[in-house]
Formats: sequence, structure tokens, C-alpha cells
Amino acid sequence: MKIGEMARVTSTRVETVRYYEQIGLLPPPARTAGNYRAYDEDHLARLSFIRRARDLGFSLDAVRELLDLANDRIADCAAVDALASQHLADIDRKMVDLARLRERLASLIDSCAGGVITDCRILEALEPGAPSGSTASRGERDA
Amino acid sequence: MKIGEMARVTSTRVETVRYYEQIGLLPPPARTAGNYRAYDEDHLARLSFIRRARDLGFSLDAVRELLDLANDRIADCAAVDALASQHLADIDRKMVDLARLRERLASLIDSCAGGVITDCRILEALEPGAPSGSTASRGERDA
DNA sequence: TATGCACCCTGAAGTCACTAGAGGGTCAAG
DNA sequence: CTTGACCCTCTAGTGACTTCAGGGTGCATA
Repeated sequence: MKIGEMARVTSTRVETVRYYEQIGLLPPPARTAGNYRAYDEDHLARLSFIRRARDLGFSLDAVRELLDLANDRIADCAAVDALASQHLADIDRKMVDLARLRERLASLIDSCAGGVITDCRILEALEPGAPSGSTASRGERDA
Repeated sequence: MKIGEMARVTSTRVETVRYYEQIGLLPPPARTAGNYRAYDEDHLARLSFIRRARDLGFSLDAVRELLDLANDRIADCAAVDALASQHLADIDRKMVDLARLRERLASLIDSCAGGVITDCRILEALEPGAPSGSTASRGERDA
């Protein structure tokens, strides 16, 4: 299987597949006479795994750990659970942050009654003298 | 005002202030005899504006547009509103994506009953042969 | 046989919004 | 006169890719 086909069936871009090889996430495949990458079923399985984990929002580092765990069939499932649970907690934190942000922005937009810039409530809220948003999470943003 | 003080009052890191100057978001200030940056009130106002907008999740490009609009006092407030509304829509999309992700991940974690890796439901779901998540948003992820 | 076209290759640089580090200079206090 | 906080420039690193330049391969068609 050439890179294009493998990319297609896994809904990955060709460049991304090569990138995964470059960072050691996907082992280098055999090559054809013409120097094309020739993938087998193991590569396909591994790339599918990576894609599914990425779709669930796991970082490449987490994916690497999951792959290691998956290969170590004696290891404890709890390790996988811990990784996933931590990721879930991250997502929950992000959702809370986003919700707060959303409310601040929405109320700003609500206060806009049109007209010229000079009277723009949105800009006013950004300008100095205005109270900074009470729920601002300074310092850490949208990691 | 030296860079450290301005960074402090705007809750920005010194490096970030220099970075904003480097990318042209903040005009280069005067320098003292010792080559220290010497900021005035205009710089402070502009940096505050940038910080507030960033706290609301606007990209640096969007911040640049907002600053341009704020300077063009004849322009229509609708332009600001459009920028903000588009940003709000982005946030809403992100929240929906995150919520979907969260549910998929949570149900995966729920299905984990402990035990050894061989029986790990979480890994099973990632492995080929498993149905890919029905709500996967392939192609665009967590922009 | 030539040519076009889709596909493949490498290596380097660009994206976003910073952050970190090396290696040094300035300035006020003690 | 030294200590220490602060400042300077320049460069490179982060994550997860994407894009680009400059080519090579392989198959079908004129």
C-alpha cells in the first residue's frame, strides 16, 4: 500500500503520515524499487490507532504512551484509564474556560446597539478605564 | 515607564511585550540613555487593549483589526460586532466539539472495568476493527 | 516514442503565540 | 565596589502539523 492510499483510508494527509514517521510515531516502512513507501497491515493498524486517539483529542505524547501500553499486554489497564481520565479532566477544564469566555463575549455583543465606533460598547470594554472582565483567567489561556 | 512595570500592570510577561513590538502590534517606544525601553501612556493603553482582547480569546490578527477599527472613529460599529460575533461562533463551535469529545471519552472510560491490557475496552475502541466514533470531526481539529 | 498527469520523494521553512536560554549591559543600594 | 534586580539582543524551541521548492516515478494516452 502506497502512502496516498493509506492516508486516504485513515483520513490522514500524506504529509502528516510522513511527519509521524519523522517523529518516530510510525515505523519507517519498506520501499519499492522507485523509493516509494510500501506499507503493510501493521502500519495501517498503527496509523488507525493514532488517528482514533487523535480524534479523541489525545496529544501525540499521550498517543505514544497509549501505543506503548497497548503493546505491553501484561500491563495494568489502570494506566490507560489514568491517561484517559486525565485527558477528560483537561477537556472539562477547557469547557469551563470556554463557557466563561463565551458569556463574557456574548454579553459584550449584546450591549452593542450599532452606530459609529465612537460609541461602540465592545471597544469601550476593551479600552483602558473599563473594568477588566471579572472572570478573566490571566496567565493561562487556551493551551 | 520601563518594560517591567508595564508588563506588571497589564499582567503580561516582559518577553511577550517585546514580542508584540517585534511583530508590530506595539510601536517601538523611546529609549533611555541606557537603551531601556521607555513607554508612555499610549503604549500602556494599547497594551491593555491587546490584553483584554486576548483574554477574550481574540487572535492576534483579530486584535490587530480591532485596534485598526478603534482608531478609525468614523467606521461602523457593525465591523466590530461582526468580528466579535464571528469569534463567538468559533467559540460555540469549539464548545460543541469539546462536548462531543467529552461524551465519547467519558463513555469509553465508563466501559473500563479494570484488569489487564488485553481486555482494555479503551484500547479496544482505538484498535482497528472497532467502529470509529460516529461523531468524529475528521480533518479539522482543535484549531 | 513522447508527453501529460497523478502520484511520490527529500529537506527546509512557515504557522501561532509565545517561552526559554545564552551572553551580556545598566543602575541603584549597601 | 560589589551585589542583585532589572534590562538588552539574538536565537532556538514548543505542538502538530502545513507549505514550498525542486525534483523523481509510473501509467495511460496521442
